[in-house]
Amino acid sequence: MSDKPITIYDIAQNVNASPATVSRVLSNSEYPVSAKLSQKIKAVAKEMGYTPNMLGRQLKKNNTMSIGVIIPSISNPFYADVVLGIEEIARSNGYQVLLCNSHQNPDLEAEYLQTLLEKQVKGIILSSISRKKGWLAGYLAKGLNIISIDQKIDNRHVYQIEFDYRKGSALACRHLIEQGHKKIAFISAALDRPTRLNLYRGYQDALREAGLTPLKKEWIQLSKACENLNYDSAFEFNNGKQLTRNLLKMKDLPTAIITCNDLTAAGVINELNEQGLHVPGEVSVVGFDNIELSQMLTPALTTVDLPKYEMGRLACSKLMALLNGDDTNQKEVMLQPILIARNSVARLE
Amino acid sequence: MSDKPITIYDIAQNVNASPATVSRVLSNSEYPVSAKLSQKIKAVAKEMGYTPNMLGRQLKKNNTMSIGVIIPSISNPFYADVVLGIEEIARSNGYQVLLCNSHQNPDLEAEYLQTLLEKQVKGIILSSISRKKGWLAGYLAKGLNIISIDQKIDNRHVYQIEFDYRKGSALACRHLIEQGHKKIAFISAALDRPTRLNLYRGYQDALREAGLTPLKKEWIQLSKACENLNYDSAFEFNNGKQLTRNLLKMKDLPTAIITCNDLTAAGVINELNEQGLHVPGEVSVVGFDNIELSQMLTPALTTVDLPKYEMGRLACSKLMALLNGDDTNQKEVMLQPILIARNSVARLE
DNA sequence: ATGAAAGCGCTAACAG
DNA sequence: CTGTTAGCGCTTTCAT
Repeated sequence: MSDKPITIYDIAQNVNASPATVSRVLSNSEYPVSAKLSQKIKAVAKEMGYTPNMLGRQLKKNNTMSIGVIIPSISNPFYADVVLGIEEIARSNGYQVLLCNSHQNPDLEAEYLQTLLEKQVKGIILSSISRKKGWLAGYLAKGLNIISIDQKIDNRHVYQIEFDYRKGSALACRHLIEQGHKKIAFISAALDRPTRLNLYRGYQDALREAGLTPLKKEWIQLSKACENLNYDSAFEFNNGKQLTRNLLKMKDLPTAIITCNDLTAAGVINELNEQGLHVPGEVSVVGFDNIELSQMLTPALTTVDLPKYEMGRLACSKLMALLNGDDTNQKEVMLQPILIARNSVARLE
Repeated sequence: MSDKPITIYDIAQNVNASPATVSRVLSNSEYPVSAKLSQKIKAVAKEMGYTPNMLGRQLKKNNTMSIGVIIPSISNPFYADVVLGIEEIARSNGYQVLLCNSHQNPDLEAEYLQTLLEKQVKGIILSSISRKKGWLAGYLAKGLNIISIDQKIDNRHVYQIEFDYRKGSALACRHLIEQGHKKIAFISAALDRPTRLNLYRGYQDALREAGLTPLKKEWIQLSKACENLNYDSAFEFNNGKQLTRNLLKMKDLPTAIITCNDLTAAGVINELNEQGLHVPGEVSVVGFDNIELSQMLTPALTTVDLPKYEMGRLACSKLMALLNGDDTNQKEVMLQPILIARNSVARLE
């Protein structure tokens, strides 16, 4: 703030060397520089409190060593996990991560993408909530390196890391069936995304397998599509509560409930308790995602684990591979869920 | 990737104008440019798929319009809230936020600070976990704009936004006393930070006020100082469980427990339940922080709310003020906690 | 209203 | 081993 920032020219002058030499020393170049000079330059740089200006370097080298990540919400522990995985890999490759929250807003998402590109990131990892088709086409044509996670993007040039939601919810539903349940409700946010639709499909798959279909229509409770822009955990939670309230108006109640995520399951359990219904004694509940919350609930939540951290690691590894030019041609990887049986499901006789 | 990126020179050539004019149009400069030319330049820019290179602009203008934020962990919902507040203010002022997780690691913290400065951020918002005194002195001397949040930094030149932890835990403890409790335990992570120490002091304050001090030593359960570097919510949760287990070995049990945060309280309640103790029937529990989890627990957690979002907003507003030169001389602001009474505390007769 | 040219801080040929 | 120099993409005097 006070005075002009120090540059390599200042240092060069101070040690009677050329800026080139100073640059070579301070940027850890391979280029040979005599030991004494090197020492001296380093010493003086430290003494003068030199801080390199990366803008200069990056502009010159045309390489920012950074990648962008756009996710709907960092408040969602699900994404927090994914981001941790991304950062680990990025860091170990010397890359920096620029993180953006789209807040479930497609316009913000697009704006952030643009901003990141202007900042010259080398690639993007994106969990897109945009429903607009083909909005990425222009960028892709220009050679943008992009990895899509969780939410599928319908463009066959995009690398995708997905979870097998369909298999996951089938797993959950089958577990319930094995425990003797036949009346299984489905509580979820609106099926306005492929991931959620697949959740529904998996549920139906398991039901069909067991000859339990069709089920009462009222046992499928979905919230309205309008996604809250001030999205937070409480939103999902309250959703679970509200839909449970609706469900409990039926005369014929289910013995078990499948939910679209753990946060919703938490709401379901909470409402059930408030209405005097014991979990799992009277109603069993299974969650989805296996976020840390699920172990903290009472009863501990039976849920489906998604390898979130692994997704982050994979996405970033893939991106690193792309940037290094070792492009394998596998465009899609599908991560498998596993069932985590805890205490929110009762065995029915 | 494919071809060379497009610059204003390419556009200039294409429309038969000078780069200067193109720059003026595309950077929304005040400078007058004829309407037709302006139109044409914009059209061609879009057509050619031009993406401005901010490195060039920022280097020239010596202004990145970005600030850095360093927090211990984005997985902690507490900080997620703070960050949301920061981002809101930053965005509305046209600033970008560069977010870094120090993972409770002082070395990483220092490294990120350096990286951010090399990226030419205009200021830093920091929740420091470093115990080293004076490590910021050098930066401050060079005029670094820095706001410290939550954790206090012992340098009177640093702007600080804090919570009144001491008053907060006194609030919690007094609430318990008002409900008739006299045997009140304290379960917390190690008191190795001023914030946690203040928590303890507030607890003692309230006890003393009520003539309840000194209390049995065994009712104060603290975990070891070694902070897990793979810090996550489960760590706090398990801490709560472990310390509760220790506490329950006593013959004379407390009727209420105060905790250092909601995550720990969740662990306490969970362990209590597992040991067959009803909350709040047999033991009352109060949390701290009021993260969203606290409403989701059964029973809903009585806790102390900290205005986290507000802290983020304030910190960023302060930084913006500094950057604009409207430096008020108020260096410290202390945010006040409030008690949120829910269902985890019973009235004792 | 438009353009020529210098230069932000740094690196990388190229020359010595 | 060291230095000179051009220029990354952009903005901004200063001319015209």
